[in-house]
Amino acid sequence: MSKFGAADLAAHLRREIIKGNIALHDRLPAERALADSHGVARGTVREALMMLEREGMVEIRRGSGTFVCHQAKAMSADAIQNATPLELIDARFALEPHICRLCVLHGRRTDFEMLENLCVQMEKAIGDPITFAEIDTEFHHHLAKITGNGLLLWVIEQINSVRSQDEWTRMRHLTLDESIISEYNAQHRQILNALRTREPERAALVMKKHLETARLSLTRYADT
Amino acid sequence: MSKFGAADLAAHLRREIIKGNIALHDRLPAERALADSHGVARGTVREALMMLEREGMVEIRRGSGTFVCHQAKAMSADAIQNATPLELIDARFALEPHICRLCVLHGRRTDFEMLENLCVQMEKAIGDPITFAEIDTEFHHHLAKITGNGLLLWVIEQINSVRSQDEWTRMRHLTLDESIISEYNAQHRQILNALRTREPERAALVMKKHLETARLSLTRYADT
DNA sequence: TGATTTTGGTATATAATTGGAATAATTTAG
DNA sequence: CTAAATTATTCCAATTATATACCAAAATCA
Repeated sequence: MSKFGAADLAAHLRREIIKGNIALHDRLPAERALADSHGVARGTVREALMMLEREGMVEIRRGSGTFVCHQAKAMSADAIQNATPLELIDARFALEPHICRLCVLHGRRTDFEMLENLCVQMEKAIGDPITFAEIDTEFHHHLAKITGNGLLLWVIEQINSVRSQDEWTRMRHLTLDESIISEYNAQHRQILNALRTREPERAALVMKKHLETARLSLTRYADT
Repeated sequence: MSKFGAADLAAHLRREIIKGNIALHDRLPAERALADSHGVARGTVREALMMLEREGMVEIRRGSGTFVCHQAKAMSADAIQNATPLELIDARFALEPHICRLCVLHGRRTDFEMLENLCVQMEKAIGDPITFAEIDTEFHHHLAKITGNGLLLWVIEQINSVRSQDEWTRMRHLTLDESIISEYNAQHRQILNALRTREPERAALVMKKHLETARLSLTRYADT
């Protein structure tokens, strides 16, 4: 290992603890072991550990060892379930435009035919906001599927499972009059066309506009 | 198994229980059996079990055995644990540029000072790829924190917890020579500057370049 | 039922491990 | 060069681990 001072070793251990590699109640290696494994003298290790103790990260017990007393905050399932509609739409703003770019790279003809099919169904569902919203969700979900990226698909599915999602879609039903549905349908078409003509940046741009439209109709409703 | 203390054995059992390998209402092996299988004295096993009992993880019944009283919550599917390094970097491409935009909106002076501090540490860590990679992870994590969007932060943390992340960072250590670290450091500076001057699109663009650099050094390594 | 086995509960003396502290030599930074 | 930090060494005190033996509650089985 490279050169370490006490402060650097303390920083290293602090990160390991915060990251969760060394969890609550875990015992750190003995001072002599740490000294050896980090190629450093025991006195340096002691100084680093005493720094961490002053910060409340660890508890040093004579004759026993050094123990972690820091709860690495594990964002619980509740934390994500309580996401606000605004957090949701920001997450979509991050993910979906890039998903469109990846769709251009990985999309096959059958994928686009599937999207085409969904577009047709949505166009038939003017005047039926509930059905429209269902197919709309499926459309966006399918985009994630097309990327072939299991991680992205998982993230999208997690976001779709958030509780306030229900509230959001309920609000959307109220905002979904025929003119807005028509606008959405037009945008879906534009997205699909951009995918078919293999224009990643245009697809991403149209998706951004699409999300912006959704955000506007949401905030407009929230203000009334 | 290697050398165990009571706290270490407790940590081991605690993880097995939380992970679900030992389910609710299961009976643990007898103290003498645990002692034998872990190459440890029975007194040590008893102390470990009593720790877990104080935490409410198990219930010790004299004459019967030790039983799990902890409901392991079914966590994320292994869909994310099997993500490939390429999927990981695509997910980052989706998330991090937009996170930069949001940082411009929500970042406060103290946030930028924290990032500044991390930049300084990274610049000091040239020649020490392991430390550099640690701080780099913290830098990107802090960006997500600045957005104030708990959902996005949760997504980033999930991505950072992916198994192959380890493999990826291990590969990165091999690709991180001083010139590449210098390039990363310069890009981090550019990102921070764009945040401070409140230029969302420039910040997003620099982040894209940063990720592109990372992807190149990764694929270049994978090809050799 | 009643005897046997298995299980946790307790005690104890000994050995091993761990952090605490002091010191002097050495290296590093200013 | 000086001053601070790091190293290397040594001994001490607190704690833990081990090994063993025996006790008590529960489960098992003839």
